[in-house]
Amino acid sequence: MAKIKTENNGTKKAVIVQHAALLFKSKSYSASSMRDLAERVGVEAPSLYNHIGSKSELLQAICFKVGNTFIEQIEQITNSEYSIVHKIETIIRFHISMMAENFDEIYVANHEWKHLKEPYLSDFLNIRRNYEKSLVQLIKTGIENRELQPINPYVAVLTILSAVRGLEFWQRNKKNISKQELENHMVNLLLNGIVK
Amino acid sequence: MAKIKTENNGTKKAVIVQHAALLFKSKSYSASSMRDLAERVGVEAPSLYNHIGSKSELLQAICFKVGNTFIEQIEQITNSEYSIVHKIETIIRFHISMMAENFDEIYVANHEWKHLKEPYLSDFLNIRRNYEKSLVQLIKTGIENRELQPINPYVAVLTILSAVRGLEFWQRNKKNISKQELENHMVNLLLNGIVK
DNA sequence: TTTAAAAACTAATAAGCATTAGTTTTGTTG
DNA sequence: CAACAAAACTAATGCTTATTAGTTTTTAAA
Repeated sequence: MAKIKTENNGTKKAVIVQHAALLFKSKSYSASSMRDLAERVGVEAPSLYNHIGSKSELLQAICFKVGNTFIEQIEQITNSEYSIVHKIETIIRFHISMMAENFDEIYVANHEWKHLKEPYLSDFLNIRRNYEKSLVQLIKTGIENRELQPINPYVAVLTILSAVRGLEFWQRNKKNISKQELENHMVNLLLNGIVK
Repeated sequence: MAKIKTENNGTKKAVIVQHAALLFKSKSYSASSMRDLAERVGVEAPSLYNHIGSKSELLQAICFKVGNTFIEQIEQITNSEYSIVHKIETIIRFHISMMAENFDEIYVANHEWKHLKEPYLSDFLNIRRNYEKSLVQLIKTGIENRELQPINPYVAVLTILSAVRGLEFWQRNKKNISKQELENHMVNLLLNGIVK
């Protein structure tokens, strides 16, 4: 009876994936049921299978959409002509923007990738490893350039990525501080530290 | 038949909780079954209930053990006489130590607290909020002291806590860098930034 | 208005879940 | 060694799960 609403843009599968991201974020992948998802979409559970292959396919769609977006962006940045400091700044700002605009999907990719099945699990981890490697390389270049202090590049990448990932906690208190303020403060903090 | 091994110290419940932490970490709380846990412990599933009340009680035990440990420590630090910078440094080092020595439980507390039932969920979130507040207060004092730059205390706390939480990724590559090195680099990076 | 495809439905399957009840074995104490 | 408690066991309960099969309704094209 009830037809899946495909608002102007996008396929019905895309609508389901969007709902799945929100559901998986709030209840975790394993605790989310297809019945629950169906209810949010507005159909009976078996009807979903006219549009998707399986529950785990939904998780795949979410994780790889996020992964590919970040890979594309870092390639673009890497090939640009800006200074290393500016590149790092741009990357941090991109993470914050993504966190603000695609929170559900990023949250799920960050928290639920463990439930991917092979070979998707390995593929996803590879994407992430490559992203980290690109960042490490960027930092190394910055140190050779003397733009950056002689820090440990691995620790720097770990810290930067953790800091932006931690923005999921900012989401819960958006009122406290605006995106613009947050961006500026976090960039400044990571680049310059907190000590006088 | 098989008796739960209680190695010298601790109750049988403690043994179960320890196994539960490892299991919940690797498969997530919802995807972990009592059958699975029982197998790791070496008994049949119903036998577990001679020692524990329920599955969710295990999660509670893990989350509050972690929460209380951190609350105790920050109270101790706060009441000490060191400089703010030294206090922050000590807190960062404590997080890294805990991450190294109680990884399973911290990981579960960080990732699976969502599945706590009321009123435990609210209690846990309160503990966390209080911990954050203590840290914010510490940073504020440091700024007034002129020990710290006039940064946004909220963003600073978000960044520091995210950075140490991100050490879960270090766990996966322990060989890359020793705990001691990591501590020194991360403390330096958070305090002094990465730019020359 | 007929026809064909898309997408909804109901009903059913087989498996897995946490937990309880009742019973038997094990370990300990007198 | 007898008695009691602790802790294991087996069997069962009632529920939820993802997914499939088969059928009916809806939508779009001719």
